[in-house]
Amino acid sequence: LDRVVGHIDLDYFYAQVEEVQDSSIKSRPVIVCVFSGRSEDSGVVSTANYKARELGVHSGMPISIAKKKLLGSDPVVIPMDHKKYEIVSERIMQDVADNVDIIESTGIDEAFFDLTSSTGGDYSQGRKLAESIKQSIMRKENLTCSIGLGRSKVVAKLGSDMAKPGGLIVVLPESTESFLRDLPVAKLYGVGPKTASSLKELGIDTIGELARADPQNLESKFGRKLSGYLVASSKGEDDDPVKAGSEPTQFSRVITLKKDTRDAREAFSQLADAVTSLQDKLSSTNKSFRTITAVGILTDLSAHTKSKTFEAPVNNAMIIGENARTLFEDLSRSVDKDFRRVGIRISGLADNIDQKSLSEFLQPAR
DNA sequence: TCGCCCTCCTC
DNA sequence: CCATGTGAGGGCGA
Repeated sequence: LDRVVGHIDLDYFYAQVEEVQDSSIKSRPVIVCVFSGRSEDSGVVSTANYKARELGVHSGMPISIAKKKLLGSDPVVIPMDHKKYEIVSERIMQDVADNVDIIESTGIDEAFFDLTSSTGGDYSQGRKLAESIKQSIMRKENLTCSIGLGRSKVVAKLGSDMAKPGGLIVVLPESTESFLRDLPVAKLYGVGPKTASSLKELGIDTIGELARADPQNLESKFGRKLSGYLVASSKGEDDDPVKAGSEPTQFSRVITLKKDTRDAREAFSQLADAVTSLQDKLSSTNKSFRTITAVGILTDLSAHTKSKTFEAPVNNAMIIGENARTLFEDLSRSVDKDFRRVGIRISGLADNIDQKSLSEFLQPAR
């Protein structure tokens, strides 16, 4: 039985949410921006609507450059409001979840889903379900999305990518090979610029060429995990299942400093809100952590870290602050350039064994 | 296993 | 001074 795996992607999500909440801006270029605060327009474009994209603006572009490109075209510049998009996203994902067998959220604007058992492996039924999901989101939220359907996650993801914006692409299992064959390897999920350029050195440009490559050769170059993934996914055969409800493994906060500095105390003092925010996150999710890491991004944008692991999970609010301070002092001594950005990461997350759950464990509710 | 680094993902 | 913020995962030396 072939799996029926879907991938849904909400189109230019943040900017589209803004368009829905103020339809008067729809005809204009819209960019949703992350302002870093170090100068008037420092920061990057997070999302651009298609009007802005036509004028050469894309995600990750510095705001000042985007503004130059949009000069004279009456642009709408909106600071990012993550909470707002989260609320819309949660409503939509709940709606999708109600219409599929399993859903695996992979970001605020995208998710994998599985329709194998509800369709019995019938792709024409899968197509109908995907269409009704799209219609439901349009009806309830006035938002467009793109969906890909295929026999594996890799195929579904490629499908939703090619369907953008607003489309649906169904790749039948028997069409998988011809669908993948001529696509560039860089289109594969997990293949970024570095891996693509390594593959190019081996003379591998397309997914079809990757499928014909010598697995031994790939393993020596990319390691066991990545090569295994590359071989399987090049044939559209990755067997990674759609997994519901996965737990987070780390939380982090990164800020851009007002001014570059190598002074640990100065860096740490600007991190006060980040520390508080991490503590809030820990308590609201009822988690503990074992490892805390200080992260520094230097003026040359290189990243450096120092970390400390505790023997047992901790969640004491003060522990984050005290250890972060020490780690930053350590980090600042080990680097040879100023910090541009600094951050704190906590990982090795575990659920709190609090009094309530402990008593439930000792004396299960009847 | 830890500490650190690298690569990648999305907007 | 153009270059954000969050999270996942793997490799590798010690």
